[in-house]
Amino acid sequence: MTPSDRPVPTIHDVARAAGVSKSLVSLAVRGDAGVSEATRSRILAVADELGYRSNALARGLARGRTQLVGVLLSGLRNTYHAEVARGVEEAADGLGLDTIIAHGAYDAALLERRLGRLLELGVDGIVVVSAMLAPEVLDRAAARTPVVMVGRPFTPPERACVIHNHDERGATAVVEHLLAQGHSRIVHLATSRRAAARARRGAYEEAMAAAGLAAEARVLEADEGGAERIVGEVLSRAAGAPTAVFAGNDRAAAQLVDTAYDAGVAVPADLSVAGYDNSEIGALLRPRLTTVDQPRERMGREAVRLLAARMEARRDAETIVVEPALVVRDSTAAPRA
Amino acid sequence: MTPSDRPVPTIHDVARAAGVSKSLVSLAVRGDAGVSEATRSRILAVADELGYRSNALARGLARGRTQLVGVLLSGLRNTYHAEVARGVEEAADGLGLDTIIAHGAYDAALLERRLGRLLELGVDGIVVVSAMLAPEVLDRAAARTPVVMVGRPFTPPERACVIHNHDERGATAVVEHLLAQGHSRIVHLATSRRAAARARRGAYEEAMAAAGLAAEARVLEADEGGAERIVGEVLSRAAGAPTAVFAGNDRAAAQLVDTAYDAGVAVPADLSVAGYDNSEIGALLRPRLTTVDQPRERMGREAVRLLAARMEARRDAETIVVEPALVVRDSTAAPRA
DNA sequence: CTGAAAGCGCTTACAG
DNA sequence: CTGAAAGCGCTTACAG
Repeated sequence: MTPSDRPVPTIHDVARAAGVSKSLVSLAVRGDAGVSEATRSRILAVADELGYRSNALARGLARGRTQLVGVLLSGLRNTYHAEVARGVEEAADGLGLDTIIAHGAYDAALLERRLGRLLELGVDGIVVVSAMLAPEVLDRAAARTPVVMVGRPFTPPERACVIHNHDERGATAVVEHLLAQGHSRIVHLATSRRAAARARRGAYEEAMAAAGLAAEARVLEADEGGAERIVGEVLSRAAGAPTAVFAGNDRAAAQLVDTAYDAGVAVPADLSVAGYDNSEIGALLRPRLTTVDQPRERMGREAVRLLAARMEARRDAETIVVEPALVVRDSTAAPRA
Repeated sequence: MTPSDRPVPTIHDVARAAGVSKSLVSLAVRGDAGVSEATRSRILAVADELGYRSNALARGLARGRTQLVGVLLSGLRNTYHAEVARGVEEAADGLGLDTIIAHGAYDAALLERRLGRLLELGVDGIVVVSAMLAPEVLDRAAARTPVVMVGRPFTPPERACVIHNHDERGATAVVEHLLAQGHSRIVHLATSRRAAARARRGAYEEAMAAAGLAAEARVLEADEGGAERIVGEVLSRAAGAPTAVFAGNDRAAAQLVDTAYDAGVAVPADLSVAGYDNSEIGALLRPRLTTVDQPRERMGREAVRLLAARMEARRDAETIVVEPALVVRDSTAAPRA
């Protein structure tokens, strides 16, 4: 027993009230062509009056399709995920698909459970905005419904599609920007062991080597006190102290800026700092953060495009790599003479 | 035709493979008591081997309940909403309920449409974390399934429950904190016409009046250049220039801090700034923002408690008001002598 | 243009 | 402890 006033009206109630058959109501509410204009509007009027709403469960069960796409996010805290989700929703909307969102609160096991729930709900496709799920897990899901992952996997799944930005090019752009400003002692603040982080780090090392600065290519781990060490070196005014830092993401960059602030190290006067991801905090930070923008909404839209193609026909998994863009702001400047 | 390898197995396939009836499979997978241990484990083994997963659509349709609670957020950008959602999810999990999330991208019309979708999906209850929906809209939804709104409504709905923090007490705490620090020229930076903003503003005016500072109670609108005016006055060093600002939320406070930074006004030395909401940016900002914390996860959990009570039995709508807590950080200090 | 019938995958009394 | 049957609310050929 639901605690509602009156039982929820069904297609049956509408049919009886309108004096027609159930099938006709079904056709009318879905706007099928084979219903005369007069009958349709009469039926719709009755449906409206009764407060009839199509039951998505029954509809989905009968049709074998739900018109639902699931969006699975690592977690809800990151606005990066939110913007990809927006892209998905807009594109889905354009195709008459509805979107439901789930997330794993940054816990892989929970994430996998949520994925299972989306499958049980019979979504017509899933966009996984996360790099936390193993390729096997994605592939297993992809055996039941089209799946596209937005993010950079270590080993690409075989059946799920993948969309990610070109981390190497983004990282290279940052390093070249710093080099052009006259920096040579540029440190990389590494953020994780994930594939995207690794790609950025690798590109940093290559770009440094290409500039003949191989000996200077230094990598510190953000989670091992990297920020404190950098600030300490700057304060010590030692010969080899860094003048610039390329952090693997904006969060690490922000932490570094904070550490510098608390220690009295001026950014960018004493130390230039660049991040990656163009997240919201980068624009709120003072100085505003130089960073790399990933076309998030576009990635979401592309994901739906791939999904739609696979919903119609069986196709091979695809990988799409989109171009990032350097965003130069106030946290990077020429080093002191 | 879905593009999957093999058709998704149903209860029927499991029954045939295990040599039992469909009903027995149904009972076994749900862990019903009336199935012998031997049969159950045999059935489960077969189900597992076939990769059987219960179809949530069929289950929901047959049972009349989906075990699903919907969480409807104004939008995804705000981590405030995300944390309330976490509270909802944890509490729901404890009751064996699954959670699906939807949002309106800060657009009231879209939000209402999403609400309709959740209803169509047959969710067993809805937590609306938004103040963007009219009470009639909430009540209409509440006629079909339990609804609780987390946020402060202008006029309370009649059938939907409400949970919000005590804005008056939070705002009063901020003003009293500033007064205690020695400020008397405290300006309020108003953020919107919403009920919560109004309550905070009203409490500010009362607290100022109570301190005999009625003549000083000044309110500027954030969206009408309020921040610029305040900073301008501070710069002018005019007699009545404010020494402290209570902003209606952290976002407005952050903008004010930025405006001050860009104009060379030091916070808190030249101007103390306090916000409301204890959002993530408040802790990232330098100086760290003095603000008011709402117990977000708790609000989410309370919402589920109310929902659960209403799922079991028809009950009157309730309003729960939770206590906020002042968080003193670095953006407020005694005014210059 | 309209109606009767079967079926989507599950659950739930009801017999045995 | 187990099976046959009806039903949840819709859609979809199939006849007329």
